[in-house]
Amino acid sequence: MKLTITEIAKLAGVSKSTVSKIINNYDDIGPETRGKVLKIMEEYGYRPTYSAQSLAKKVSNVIGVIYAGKINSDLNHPFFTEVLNAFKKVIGVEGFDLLLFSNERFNPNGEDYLARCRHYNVDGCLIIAGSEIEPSIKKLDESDIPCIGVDLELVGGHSAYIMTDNEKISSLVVDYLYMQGHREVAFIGGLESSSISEIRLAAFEREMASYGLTIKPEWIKHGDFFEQSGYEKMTELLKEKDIPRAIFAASDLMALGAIKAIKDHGYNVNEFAIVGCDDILAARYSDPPLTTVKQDKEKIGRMAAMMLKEMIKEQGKPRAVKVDPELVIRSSVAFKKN
Amino acid sequence: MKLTITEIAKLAGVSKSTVSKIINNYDDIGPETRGKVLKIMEEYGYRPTYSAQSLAKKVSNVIGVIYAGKINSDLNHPFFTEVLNAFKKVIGVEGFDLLLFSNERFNPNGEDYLARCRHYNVDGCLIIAGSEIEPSIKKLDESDIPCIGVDLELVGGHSAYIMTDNEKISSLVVDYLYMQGHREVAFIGGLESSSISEIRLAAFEREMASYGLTIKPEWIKHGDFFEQSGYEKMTELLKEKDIPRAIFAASDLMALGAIKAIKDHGYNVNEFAIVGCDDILAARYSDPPLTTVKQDKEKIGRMAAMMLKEMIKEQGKPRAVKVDPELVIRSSVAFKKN
DNA sequence: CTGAAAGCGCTTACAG
DNA sequence: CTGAAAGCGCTTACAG
Repeated sequence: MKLTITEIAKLAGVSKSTVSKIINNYDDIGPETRGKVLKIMEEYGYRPTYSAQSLAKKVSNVIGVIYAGKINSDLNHPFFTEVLNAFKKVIGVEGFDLLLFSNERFNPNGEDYLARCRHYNVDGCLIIAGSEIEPSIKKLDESDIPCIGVDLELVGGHSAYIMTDNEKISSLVVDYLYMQGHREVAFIGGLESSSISEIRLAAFEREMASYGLTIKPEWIKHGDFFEQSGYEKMTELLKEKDIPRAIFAASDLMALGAIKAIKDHGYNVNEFAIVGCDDILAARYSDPPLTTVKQDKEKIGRMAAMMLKEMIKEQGKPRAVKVDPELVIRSSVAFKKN
Repeated sequence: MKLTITEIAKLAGVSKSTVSKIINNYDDIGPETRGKVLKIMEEYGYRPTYSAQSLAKKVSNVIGVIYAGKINSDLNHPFFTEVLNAFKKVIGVEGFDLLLFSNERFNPNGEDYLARCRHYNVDGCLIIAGSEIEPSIKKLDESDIPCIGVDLELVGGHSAYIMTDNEKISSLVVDYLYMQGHREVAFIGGLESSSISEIRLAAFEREMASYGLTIKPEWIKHGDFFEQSGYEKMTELLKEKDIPRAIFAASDLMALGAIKAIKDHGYNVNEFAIVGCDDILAARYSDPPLTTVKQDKEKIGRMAAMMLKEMIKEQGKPRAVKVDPELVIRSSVAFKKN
C-alpha cells in the first residue's frame, strides 16, 4: 500500500542512498538518474514517512501551538483564532505544519510544556497567553527551543514576543473620552491575573492622572473578559451613590454586558459613554454601536510567524515588537458639554 | 540535554527492552524494577521521542485536521472553530493531538491529502467542508485511514460523517414564517458549489410547496455566506417590482447584510421578516435582533470525536449522524395579518 | 521476570 | 556520480 524508499530504489534500479539524495536535493546526482527516480516517485505517489525522516534528520517541520493559562475558551476566542489564522498562513508557506497540543490528558495541570515539545521535537513554538500562565511555560521559554509569545513577555535566549501596545490602548481611550468631554471614567478590567489587563489598567491610571483627573477606587472593577462579568460589574457601578458616566471596559464582551446592565436597570444608554476593546464583529451591530479599540490581529499573526521563522533558521534574534492599536469610533460615546 | 531510552536504561542498570516495556505498561516487569526505572524517568523528566515511537509502533496519536475546499476563512469561521474546539476537548482526553495542515506550500492546488496523511501517518482525520471540495478528498475518503466528515458526506469504508439536519433547518424556518403569516419568502443561499446551501434550498422549496406556496425564481439568490453578498443580493431583491417581504438567508452574516441593505435603501426594517442561520454572537446584538437557526456545534464536535475514536480503535463503524437544529426566535420576524 | 537482537524508514558521512 | 553501512530512538517477538 504505502511504499518505502527501499522499494522505490528497487523499482528505479538504484540504491536508497541515491533516492534519499534526490529527495533532499543533493546536487551530485546524475540528471538521468534523478529524472528516472523522480518519475517513479511521481508515478507511485511516494512520500517519505514523516517519523523516519524526523528521526534521522532531527528536524520536524512542525510548530507547536500552545494556549497558555487557564483559558476555557481557547479556540473559541476570536482574538486567538484570528492571530493563529494569520500565523498559519505565513508559516505554512515555509512548509511548517501546526501541532495543536491538547492539554486534556497529557497535561491536566498545565505542567510540562517543554517535555511535550521535546517529545514531538518541534522546530519552534507559538505561545498565546491567557490568564494565569502556568509556571512550566518558563522552562520552555528558557530552553533552546525557539518560542514566540503573543501577549506574553518571553525572555529566554531563544524567545521573542509580540503584542499590541497595550499602554497605547488606554491612552487612545482616555484621550478620546477627554476630548469628548468626559471626566469621570470607570474601568472594568479582566482578571487580575491577566498581565494584559493590568498593563491597560496601569496605563489608564497614568493617562487619567496626566489630565489631572482622579479615579475613585470603587470605579475600578475586575471581570473576566466575558459578557456576564461586564454585566455584573456595571450593575455594581450603578449601585454606587456616585455613578460614573463613562466606562472603559477591557473587552468588547464586557462592554456589551455593561450596556445590557445599563438598559436592564432602567437607565438611558445614551447618557453613558462606553468604550470596549477588541473590535469583535458584534461591536458593529450593538445598540448603540460600540466605540472600541482594534488590535491588528492579522499583523500580529504574520509578524509572529516571521519572527519565529527567523529564529528557527537562525537568521538572528528578533526584538520584542509592539503593534499599534487603533481607535474605532462608533456612537457609544457622545459629546458631553462641561 | 535530551535523554534517550538507552541512557535511562544505563542509569537504572537494566536493558532498554525493560525500560520500553515499562513505558508501554507491559505487565511482566517486577515491581521493584518498575519502581526504580519509573523514579529515574521522573527524576530526569524523560519522555520518549515521538518520531522514534511512531516509527517503531506505526501509530501516531495524531489526528489530521483538514479544512477542505476553497474557504478563505477557515480558522476565522466561527462554525469551524467551535466545532473544532469541542472536537479537540473530547479527542484530547484520548491522548490525541491535532495536526493542522497548512495547505499553503505542500498543497497549493488542493491535491494530495492522502499523501499528506500518510506522510504524518495520522491515526485519523477530521475533514470540515467548505465550498468546492477538492477531488483529492475522495482518495482520502476511500483509503484505509479513518475519516470523519463535518458537513461532508463521506462514503468510504473507513469513513463516517456528521452534520446538522439541514433539511430540518429549512422546514423550521418555513413553518415559523408561515405561522407568523408570511407567504412570500425569498431565499439567499450560499455558493451553488456548497452542498449545504443546496440542501437547504431544496428543502426550502419542498417545504414551501407543501404549504401550497410558490416561490418566484427571481427570489432565489446565491451569495457566498459573507455579509457583503447578503447586502448585494438584498439590494437586487429590492429592485424587483414585486419585493418579497420575508427573507431566509443561509447565514447570519448574509442576513445582517440584508438588513443593512434594507435600511440603506430607505425601507423600514420592521416591515420585513428576516431569518438567518448559524446564531453567531452578532445576531443577538443586531437591530432588530435576528431570528435564526442554531446549529449545535458543541454536539457536532463532540460526536465527531467519539465517532472517529470508535473507528480508530476499531470498535465498529458508526453510522452517519444528523444533529437537530434549533430555531432561535428574536424580533426580526413580526407577526403579519393576512 | 529480564535482555539480546532485529527492525521501523529514512539520512549522512565515507569510500570508490 | 553512486552505493554500502552505520545510526536516529524506539518496540517487539523470542529466548532464557
